[in-house]
Amino acid sequence: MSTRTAGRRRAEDRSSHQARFASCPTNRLLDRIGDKWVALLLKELAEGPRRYSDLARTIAGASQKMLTQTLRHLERDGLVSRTITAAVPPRVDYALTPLGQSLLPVLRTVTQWAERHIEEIDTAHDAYDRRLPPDAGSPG
Amino acid sequence: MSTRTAGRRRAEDRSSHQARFASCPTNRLLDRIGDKWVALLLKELAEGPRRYSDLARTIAGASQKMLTQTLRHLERDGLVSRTITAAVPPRVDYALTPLGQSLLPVLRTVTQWAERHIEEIDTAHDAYDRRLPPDAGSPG
DNA sequence: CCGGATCCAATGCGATACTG
DNA sequence: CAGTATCGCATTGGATCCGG
Repeated sequence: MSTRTAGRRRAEDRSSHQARFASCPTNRLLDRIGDKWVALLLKELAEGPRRYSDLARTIAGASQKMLTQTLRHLERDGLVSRTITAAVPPRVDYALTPLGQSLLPVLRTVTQWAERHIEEIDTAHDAYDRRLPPDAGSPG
Repeated sequence: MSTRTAGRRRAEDRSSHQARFASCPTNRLLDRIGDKWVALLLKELAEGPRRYSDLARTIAGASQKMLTQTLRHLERDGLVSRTITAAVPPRVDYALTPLGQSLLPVLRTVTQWAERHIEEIDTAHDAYDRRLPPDAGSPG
């Protein structure tokens, strides 16, 4: 005779789990490096410090907004440093911090796995998609 | 005197980069494991096959929709297998494929880095946030 | 040259209802 | 038990304009 429906109770469960979820280091990290431009940005900065305009050219796919926003997040996480040279014209250099550099091997691990197994994934996609339309197959 | 503005040209640059971005194995993988529930799901399946309802209980934070959707994505990627036992009551078991298992070490790498450096990140957050309100400091 | 502010479209995700 | 379908809200990402 609970006044809470199963759905309601489930929602309460969820809200309590959300906090744990958000505070899980792994999820926090994945949330960051899952950001659309983070991997590319780190990869570029891995080769050395870059000016903002350099990054804008190299990561040409990103809008100014996303570039700046992503850099801010990374800076806030202590992964990149931002150095302002107050001059005319203004100049801002970004570089990996030691913490950011320590993340590079992790990214390389991800990249290696991805490159080594991407074909298997594509094959799996192919197989999965082929058997989905049930009106075409089912040959006797 | 091009008829295209700089912004327009930039947009064209971007669209051509989008394809390369989307087809980059690393980004594809990050896009997948960056999905909100993928890490938790793989972690749970790492310990052995699980029924749908088991997963729903363990990953209590996820809605049915997200659970199913995420499992479908993982299945399509060939990372998990889905086994239907046509009986009453219906029963569906999910398990990691060999491909999925090969991904576990990668996830462990991510997790280890995250857990080892999460404090540095928190410290960085703290420092970053503390110096943002510029109206308080600047002591002479 | 660097980036903040704002408006807008696309998508992600959750709640709910319904099916086999 | 194990989904599928639809709706609505919140977030994400992009275009553009404006300021230091």
